Amino acid sequence: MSVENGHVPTNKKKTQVTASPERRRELLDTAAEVFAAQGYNATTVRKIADAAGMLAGSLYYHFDSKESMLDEILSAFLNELWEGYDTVLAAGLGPRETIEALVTESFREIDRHRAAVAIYQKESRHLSAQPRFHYLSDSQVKFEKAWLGTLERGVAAKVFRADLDIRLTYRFVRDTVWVAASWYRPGGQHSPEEIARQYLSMVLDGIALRP
Amino acid sequence: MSVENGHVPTNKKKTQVTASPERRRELLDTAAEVFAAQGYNATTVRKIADAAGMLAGSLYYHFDSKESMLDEILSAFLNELWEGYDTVLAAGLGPRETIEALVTESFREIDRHRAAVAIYQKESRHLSAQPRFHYLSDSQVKFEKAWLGTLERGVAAKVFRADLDIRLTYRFVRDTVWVAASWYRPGGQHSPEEIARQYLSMVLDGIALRP
Amino acid sequence: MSVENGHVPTNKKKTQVTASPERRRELLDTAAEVFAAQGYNATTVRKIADAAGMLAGSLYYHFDSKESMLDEILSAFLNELWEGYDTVLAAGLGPRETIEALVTESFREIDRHRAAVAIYQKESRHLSAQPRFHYLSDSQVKFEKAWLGTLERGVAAKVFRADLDIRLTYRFVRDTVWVAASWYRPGGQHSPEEIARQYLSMVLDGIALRP
Amino acid sequence: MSVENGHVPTNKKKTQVTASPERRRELLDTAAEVFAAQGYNATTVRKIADAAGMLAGSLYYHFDSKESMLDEILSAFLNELWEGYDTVLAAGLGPRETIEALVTESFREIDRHRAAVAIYQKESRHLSAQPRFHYLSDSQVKFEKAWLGTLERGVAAKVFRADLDIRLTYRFVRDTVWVAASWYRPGGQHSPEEIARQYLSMVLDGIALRP
DNA sequence: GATGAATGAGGCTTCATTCAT
DNA sequence: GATGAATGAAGCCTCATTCAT
Repeated sequence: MSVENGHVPTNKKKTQVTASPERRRELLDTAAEVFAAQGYNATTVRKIADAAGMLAGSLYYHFDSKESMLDEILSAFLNELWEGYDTVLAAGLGPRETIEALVTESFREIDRHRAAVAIYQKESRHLSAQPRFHYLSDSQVKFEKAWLGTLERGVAAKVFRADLDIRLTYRFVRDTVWVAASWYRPGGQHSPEEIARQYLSMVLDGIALRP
Repeated sequence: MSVENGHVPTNKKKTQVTASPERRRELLDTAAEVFAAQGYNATTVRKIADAAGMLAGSLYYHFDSKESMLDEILSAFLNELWEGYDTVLAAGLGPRETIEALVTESFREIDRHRAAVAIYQKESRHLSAQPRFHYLSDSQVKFEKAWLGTLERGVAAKVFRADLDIRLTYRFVRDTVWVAASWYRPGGQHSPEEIARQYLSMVLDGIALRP
Repeated sequence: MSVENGHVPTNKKKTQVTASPERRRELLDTAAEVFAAQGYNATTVRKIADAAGMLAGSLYYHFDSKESMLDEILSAFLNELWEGYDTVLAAGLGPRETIEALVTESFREIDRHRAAVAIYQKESRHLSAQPRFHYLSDSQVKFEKAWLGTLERGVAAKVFRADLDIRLTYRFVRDTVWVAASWYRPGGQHSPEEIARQYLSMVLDGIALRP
Repeated sequence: MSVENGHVPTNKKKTQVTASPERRRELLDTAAEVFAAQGYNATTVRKIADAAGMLAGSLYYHFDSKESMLDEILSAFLNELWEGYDTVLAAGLGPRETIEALVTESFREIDRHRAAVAIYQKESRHLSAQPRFHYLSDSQVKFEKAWLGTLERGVAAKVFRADLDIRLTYRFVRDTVWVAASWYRPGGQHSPEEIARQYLSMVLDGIALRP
């Protein structure tokens, strides 16, 4: 299954992408953690370097700029996310099963890329204004198409309620899932699958007890 | 009903709190809009001044600092919010009616203080680390107590489902409501009350069609 | 006795010098006090206004600028000082009596213009670089001429010791007197004349007990 | 002889105290020169940087702030001063010899730290109000104790005159010495020891010729 | 691969000053 | 005479980035 819009961050200048990719990954993970905790703008390159046990200037051996670290973090996350989503969407499931699979896949992503997701939540809106981050908007559009489409199929198939504003429902489901990144801690009580199950139960059947 | 923990931002130095509170309000509204759109850290004082039609330095006739603007914006919002919440909580309603009233009140708050709510969502976590913004944590705690308590009452009264993790449910309901601030535009299609109604319908009864 | 180089600060612009001179004096005294306490540069116009019970802008009804306040304060002091000094120097006293009279006159000045003297001590050096304050250098030169001349006369007349570097002696006597402004508080234990007497006794006869 | 209250300026944040202390010293010397010439407040960070041949921001690689430069300059001076003073005071000399040794030591200090002494003279009073510079007051107190004590010992031992106000005498001697920093230029006509000798001669025996 | 030192742009803030009311 | 509000220049400081070693 090929990822249609797999985004590869542009590496305009000289930087040794050659040098050990594991080190890059480590550094990016560190950076993501700090970005998520303090916000991208509030994070200084020095803080990242501190967390990585090196000096600020040394990061520039590995990366072009602070922005390109952010870029790589977000791209990597979105690429993985779409790999999962595309698989689900191509599987030809019914609307309810599709929603269930997407939600489960989402919580798995949150589990794997918590920091990236948190960053995405906080920064994506004002980043998408910059050309370099247009792919965020693209992803957003594709995302909306997938979810809205599935919901509409579901309404048509009388699987989902017809009396609700469909865009409101979309936002409801979407937000409901992704905000979880703001409090989720990997290795906690519940597995991503278990959380997904409970979320789905709430979203689909509500929290009120049926008579 | 008096607000127990009404927070008044400290005004350490000189600035005229006396003179024309309308101007202050205007400026704070402008600032809030910019903070919400671009993020607090990414917002330069110059941008606020531009939006207000004055020079950056002129803001300091009205406010101590950029931070104190943020402080006032958040305090004002939280004070109003708690005025509403406290009224609801003191009304002696049943758990389901309490949840309904709180959600409705929340959407009204979002309608009135959209920018402040958006800022709160984005910045509250890392702000609460600073002593000046400890009241954010305090509010958070009080908030959790109110919602969790109501949910527990509801479970005990067999109004809400007992088979769900209660904290998960709390987060679900809480986030579901507040993220709305990120896309809500006052004066749009639906009134806050209408949005509240639909949200409640989804949260309480789910989006799946009942057989 | 006319003061040869009586300095009148230039009042370049519009300011109402007309309006009650007592108010001006009051304000200048207030300003001098603050300048002396905090240093000219560290003194903001606002601090002066606070001390005077008005708003910063209001001072500009009375004065051209912060600098012109300083100018008036220093000129007024120097004019009075030279009125006294010139009288002494014109009296045709012997060298020792001249020194005694100058020292006494100096302590009287310190008593009357403590703040101005303190300002003069601290700021005079770097102020004299500016054209506007050249009269400070002029005064300095005239001052040195008067004292050095008297000392030389005294050495020639075998009233003062001949074995000392005369410039060192000049600085010794001069500083000895004027630094007093840094700790002198009017209305204290000793009258200016009493302090002058003791200083003179030390300067002339030393602090060691004679055999 | 260990210095009891050796003051080490607090270095709250990050700045490399580790790396090349020579560079720091160079820069501090430059800064001290500018502070002394123009006054601390009138000295902009840019002026210091200009004098050091770098850009203003670059100073912050070496120092936390303009204030911390001042702090280090004054601490370094006071520490050295007290090293010398403590040695003298511990030597068990008679009162006259102690005064002579202290004065000589002081002129040596002025010779070595002219700029620091000049800064100290001008700024110490209003600096000591700030907590960070409390050690200036502490030093002042210790200083007064040393000098006043010695003078009192001398009066008791009939080495110094008994007919003078002792505090006045203290201020006389103290100021007499330290103001010298305002005109002293290292490498001039007289060595510090020679100046000390002449000053002592004046202070002890007066400038009047004995019959 | 990393360090130490510096650059330069830009951010927040202060403050003398102006001016309409 | 004084106030309230604003201006504009300048000051201190931070930070992403560069580069010689």
